[in-house]
Amino acid sequence: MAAAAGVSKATVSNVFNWPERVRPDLRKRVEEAARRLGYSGADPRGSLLSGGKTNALGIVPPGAFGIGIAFTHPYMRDFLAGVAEVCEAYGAAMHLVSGVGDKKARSIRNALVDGFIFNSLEEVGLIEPVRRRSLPFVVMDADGGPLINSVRIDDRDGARQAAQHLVDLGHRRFAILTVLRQSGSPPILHRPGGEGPRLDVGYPMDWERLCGIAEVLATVGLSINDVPIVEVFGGSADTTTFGGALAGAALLFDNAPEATAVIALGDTQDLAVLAEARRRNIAVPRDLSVVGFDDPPQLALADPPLTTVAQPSIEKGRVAARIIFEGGPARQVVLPVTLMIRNSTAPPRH
Amino acid sequence: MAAAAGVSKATVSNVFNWPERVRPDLRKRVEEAARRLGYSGADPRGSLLSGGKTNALGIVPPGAFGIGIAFTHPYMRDFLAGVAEVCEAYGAAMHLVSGVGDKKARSIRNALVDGFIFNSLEEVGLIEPVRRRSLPFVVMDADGGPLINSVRIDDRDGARQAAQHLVDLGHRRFAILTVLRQSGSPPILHRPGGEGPRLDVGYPMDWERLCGIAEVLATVGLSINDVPIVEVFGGSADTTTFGGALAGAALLFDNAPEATAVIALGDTQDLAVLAEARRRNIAVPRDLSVVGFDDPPQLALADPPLTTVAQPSIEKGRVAARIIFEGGPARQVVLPVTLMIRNSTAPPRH
DNA sequence: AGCGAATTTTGAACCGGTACAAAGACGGAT
DNA sequence: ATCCGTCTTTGTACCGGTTCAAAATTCGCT
Repeated sequence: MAAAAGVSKATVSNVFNWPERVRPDLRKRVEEAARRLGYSGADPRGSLLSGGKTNALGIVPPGAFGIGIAFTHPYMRDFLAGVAEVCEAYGAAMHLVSGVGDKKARSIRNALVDGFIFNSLEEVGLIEPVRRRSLPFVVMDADGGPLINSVRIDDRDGARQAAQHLVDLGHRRFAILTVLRQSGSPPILHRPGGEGPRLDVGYPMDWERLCGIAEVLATVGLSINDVPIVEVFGGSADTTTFGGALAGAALLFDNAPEATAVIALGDTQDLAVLAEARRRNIAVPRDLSVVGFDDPPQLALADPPLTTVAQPSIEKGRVAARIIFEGGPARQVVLPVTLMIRNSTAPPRH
Repeated sequence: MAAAAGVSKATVSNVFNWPERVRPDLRKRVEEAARRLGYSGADPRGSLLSGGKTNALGIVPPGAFGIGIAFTHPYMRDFLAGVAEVCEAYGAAMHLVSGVGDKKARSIRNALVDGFIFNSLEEVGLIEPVRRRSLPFVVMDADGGPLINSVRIDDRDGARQAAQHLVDLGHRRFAILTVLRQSGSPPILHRPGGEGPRLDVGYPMDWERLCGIAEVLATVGLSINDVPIVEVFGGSADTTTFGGALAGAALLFDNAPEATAVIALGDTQDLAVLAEARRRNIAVPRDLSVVGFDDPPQLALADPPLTTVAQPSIEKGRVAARIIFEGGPARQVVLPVTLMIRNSTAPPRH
């Protein structure tokens, strides 16, 4: 290109980047040559190497999931819609990293992006290469300490609100369906008073939620150790993995027949409870109150509409993306949650 | 890095790319130096410049839309889930291009990808730079001729099936709600027999659909020129743009009170017809049959469940992505559609 | 030990730009 | 006409790899 126009490549670069530095006639000549050759600006690979930005934000799907979850899971869709909004504003593309396990690590190492959003603080190995490329990154739903950007919700407060709502309605016999963050595993039942893992189960996020419940129960003289808990892998309500959640709900019903209220700590889990209750002719909320966590659109459309702890999924996406684009010192953002009281909760029958 | 290990950079490159070419002891030495320096493989920017792949597939949202539509519009979600599946298999990332208008063009020019999927054959200007970078690309829902990869559905056949279904049920008085592919414009009414644009309205895709209907109508002695048609911008049923679709439906009802069957050529348009019918106490399907186009999940859940022409959205995504990854000569793929007969159609009342 | 063949390692070119200092051109003042 | 300051243009050094032919080393044999 430079040769074709009979000028140096520095001049070509100037014509496209600082046109005002080039005398009009020369500029015109270069522009004409460009048109003739069908050259319409720098090859991004070259500019990139000499210090340019990629104008892309890398997104790493949560845990063991591949890229497909971005379009299938309701929470991810909302979250990514928030990210998209901010990317749009900054003129940046969204780069969704594919692969699971080793392949995911490789994809992250080779991703041509200006920063990353990790959807969970998984293998630290994934983050190391990113840090070494000195790319900024944010971790979602985890606290990586003061040196790491993170965005999460007030899980403990959300659980507290949910439990308080049920306690206020008069409930005293609870059951909990929580999240097993491991695809393919069968549900795990924790019997009241049993040994085995209790509060130290699962991810920090679930632990916070259980703590919140425990706090409220304590105020009315109950111990969470007397509450039956089932852990079950959630997946998406659209897919076949819903069967797993249903099995978890069934296990819970079998082992906690006396419960008047179920708290489901995941958005698939709550729908499973509702479905399983219907199958067993348990009327919600007359015979059983159900509170969910997360608030994808379908919960409001469920039958009955679910009382649930809504998290600001879209806002989480916006905040995370802004952290990357705005730069600056590491931030830890905790966003508030809201209890959406709908029709799946009522006072217990006497 | 090369210097730190006391070897040439060519050797470092070999250690990471063809380890078997390097004698074990030297290899070990390099690997140790790498570990010490925290070097875990080539910087992707460098490899890219010297002929490497980006391992990313660029996706350009349709027409005037930004990147957000990828997560909000039901059709796009399905489509992209299909793309994601194939990307995952090839270990490639999905690179969603942001921006509208000029910004979109710039984003495309600078996108670090190995190929593109265009979601509509819009401004040819967008495609030119891509072709000049000699990147492969596919155009969705359009026929760009034998030299351009394209994937679309058999729109004409779909419309034919829908119309035939209604004709078989005994309908003879139709109304059509079609797609105005221009955000923000008010609905346009085409009165029966009126002058002004008829079949030459809208996008080629809509034209095909109208042709399909016309063909079937002709077999029972009707002309599509006697059918009232409203064009209206669709948007997504989730968003405020739904109001526009509703206005279009209202316009149609006002001007085609005698119709016993409405064919809606878009997935937002059909829901709007249903909503507007309910508002006017028109019972579907008793007083009015409605057939839709496209088949996002919510149509099956609509009240009543909509009879609709389902297109294989996910498969479209898979096919498009495969075309890019597999390479080879340009292909034009036309996928079949299926009429899903549900409960929004019935014989006309006498 | 000496020699040719096979294997390893490396120098140099190239990928396509950007940035900056130095060189060149130009205009005005003396 | 000469000199100087200003504005343009360009040479050159990176950016971080890959590749390939040539140089260097090793090895097996005689």
